[in-house]
Amino acid sequence: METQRTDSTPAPIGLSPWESATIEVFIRAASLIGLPRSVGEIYGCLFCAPAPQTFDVLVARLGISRGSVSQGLKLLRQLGAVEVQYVPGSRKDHYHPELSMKRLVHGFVRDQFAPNLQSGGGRLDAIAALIESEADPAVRIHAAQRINTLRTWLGRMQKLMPIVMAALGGANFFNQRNESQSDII
Amino acid sequence: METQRTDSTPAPIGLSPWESATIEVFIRAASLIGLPRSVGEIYGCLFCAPAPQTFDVLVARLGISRGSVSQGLKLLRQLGAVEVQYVPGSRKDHYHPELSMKRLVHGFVRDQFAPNLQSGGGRLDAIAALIESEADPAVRIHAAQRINTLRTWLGRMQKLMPIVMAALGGANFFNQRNESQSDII
DNA sequence: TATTTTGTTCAAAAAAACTTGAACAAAAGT
DNA sequence: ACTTTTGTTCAAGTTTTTTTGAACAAAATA
Repeated sequence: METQRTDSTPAPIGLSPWESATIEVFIRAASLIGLPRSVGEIYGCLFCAPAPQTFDVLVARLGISRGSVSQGLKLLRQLGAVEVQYVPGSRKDHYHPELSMKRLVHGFVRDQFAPNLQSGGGRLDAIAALIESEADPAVRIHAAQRINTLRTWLGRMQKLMPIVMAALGGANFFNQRNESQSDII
Repeated sequence: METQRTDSTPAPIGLSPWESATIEVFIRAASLIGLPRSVGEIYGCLFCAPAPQTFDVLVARLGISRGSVSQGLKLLRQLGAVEVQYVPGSRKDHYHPELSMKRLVHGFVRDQFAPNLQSGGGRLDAIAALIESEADPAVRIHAAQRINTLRTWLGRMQKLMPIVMAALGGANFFNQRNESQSDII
């Protein structure tokens, strides 16, 4: 006999106008921060949905390939922008969107931004070393000034991150994923 | 008789190691914020130079096309990241880099970021209108909640900009280009 | 164990972004 | 007025990024 597996709601296949418009907003936002269109579509679709959605539903409703959905969800999971939710009676994964802006920003900065700042210090040190090998002392002095400017800029960026997070609810940056699990949206 | 036009310094044609390394840093930074490689190269080259450089020098030293340099400088001028400097005895334009981080960030946010936030409010209103046309009241309520969340997020982003600028020296956002001309780097 | 369901991977195709260079303008020199 | 210098524009070429879909794995079911 067939086990009953009425997988969630009847799943409306088409996107309603407000959903399309909202997804467009997320597509724009994604491209603004350098993420592919499909990632914006996927998050947007989950954001609009009243309940966790499955892989299949995303493929069907957005009309994009399985490959794109798989990769998009992978990235969104890494960023902490979506989470898998266990749903009794179904063995498909169900995805629901992170709705806390603070956590969304935190994940993005942690994965896509902070690493560059981290490595920046090392690179500046390397440049400083190269400057030592300069023949002309006048050039050496000028170059050293420039690198100091870059050091200042880097330091400010690093100080900025915590300020941004604080403005969004308060968090600890550059420290591993251990934020207090508040429910602030 | 020929007018004397010894155009600035002897202009070293190759890039020294520290210059190459520094330009690489700017290439990375550019791509991080969604700007083309050539823009990073151009700004980086100007940043390293001890004096304003001409169009030709940039083409020659970076080994990129005139088209790229022209377009890159155009964008950098719009962003306020480079300025043209008149140099007596030469009718070429001489470019020098903006060295104030505050002004660099301000220009970038003004041109590449703020416009999106500005238009965001209108788009959310449009979505809210679409939601009115929803048949199911339960869907309408849920959709309205989501749009409210987006409104909250948008409002926070708008409040964030002034905070970021303040952390970099203090400035007035969303108001036209009228910052006080301090020399803070 | 064989089969179905569910999801991932990755090479190739498609799309988007960037760069090039030749033709074009604008302004200065002769 | 003609020529040279200086810089811009834009269609075509190149490179990079994104998407696709078929082959592959993993786990549950029969």
